Amino acid sequence: MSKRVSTRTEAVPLIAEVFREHGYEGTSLSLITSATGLGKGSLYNFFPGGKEEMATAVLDHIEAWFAAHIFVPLATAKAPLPAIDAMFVSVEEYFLSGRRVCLVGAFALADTRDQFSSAVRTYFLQWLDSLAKALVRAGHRPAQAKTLSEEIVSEIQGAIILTRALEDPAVFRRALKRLKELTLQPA
Amino acid sequence: MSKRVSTRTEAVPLIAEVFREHGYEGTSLSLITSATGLGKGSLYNFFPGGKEEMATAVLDHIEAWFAAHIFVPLATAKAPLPAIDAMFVSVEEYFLSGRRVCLVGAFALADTRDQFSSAVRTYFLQWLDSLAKALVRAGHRPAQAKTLSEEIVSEIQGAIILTRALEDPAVFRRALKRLKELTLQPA
DNA sequence: GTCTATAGATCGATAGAC
DNA sequence: GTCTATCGATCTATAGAC
Repeated sequence: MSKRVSTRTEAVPLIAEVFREHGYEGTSLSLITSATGLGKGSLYNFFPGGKEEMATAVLDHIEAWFAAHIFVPLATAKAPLPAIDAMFVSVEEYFLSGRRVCLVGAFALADTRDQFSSAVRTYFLQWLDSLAKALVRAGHRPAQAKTLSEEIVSEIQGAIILTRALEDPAVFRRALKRLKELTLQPA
Repeated sequence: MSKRVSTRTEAVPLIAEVFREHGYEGTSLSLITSATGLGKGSLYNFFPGGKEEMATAVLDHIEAWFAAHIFVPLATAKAPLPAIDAMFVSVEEYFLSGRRVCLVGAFALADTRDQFSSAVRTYFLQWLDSLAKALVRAGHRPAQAKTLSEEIVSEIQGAIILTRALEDPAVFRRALKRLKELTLQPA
């Protein structure tokens, strides 16, 4: 288990995986120690705020990753369709075809939503907004782009749930294929 | 908080709400005591297996409700379209327009999935299967009905996440409206 | 059958040695 | 800066009074 990291930066992705697997309440410092090789001394040195600060750092890290790889390209790329395609590729890889939980979505379901509501809200608003912008540039009407982006983000989240429930990544891949086709049909 | 119930049957729906709000790991017996008015003596009298048996009882109760109100009507009603419409009405009411968590979906995301994988899997398989059957009777081709049922169940789950993340039940209602329209267009 | 008291374990967090 | 030891709180579960 111990990957024996020695910096805060290296620790964050490993801690993220623990939160993804066990949820916020189910994650204990001993699990984090097992995953990182860091004792409590080091953990509280890196994260003086304890478990809550670890979760905040993880959410920040996730949002930064999505911003760099998905949100910004969607919102700014000159060619919208390749950016949308790249989003689907990134999503499939990032979520391991639906086997890997979206931590932000999981936090939205749990009561931790109240604690981290701002980060959860921002993540999804950025995704919806950047995707809608790309869809508009791809020829969709603004109202339709808004609806379509909601449909896409929703179904990605739901497909993760269904994929894990049935333990069948094909569910996730079929969902992405359907959604991708929807983006190609401006009305 | 205390609703002062006095039987196992009355307690199960109240316990279900605690699990929905706090998740499996986040639910403590003291929270359940607060919600039901039952002390630990009564709780262990009704559920000798403790917290795990409470969760199992809740999952059984949920599955029975969905079977009676949604799965069986979908699979057996002579007129499929009214049954599908009734499903959307039931879903909107049951999940309080997306404000109320689907406990089975939440369990599919958490590591409790392993513990309750059979119940989680059965719930979603029944939903997918009964809905696909209704769609076939409504004129969809079998393969299309399977895909469409996956899309509908997935997006209902995802819409709950997005609704809670944005704290906007309109997201859920828009999703249901979109999905309902999809069922009316046999190709 | 339901209560209180409590066991035994684990939680998050802190203190102090080094 | 990282360790071990430990605190106080809380957890699930049990025991025994009534």
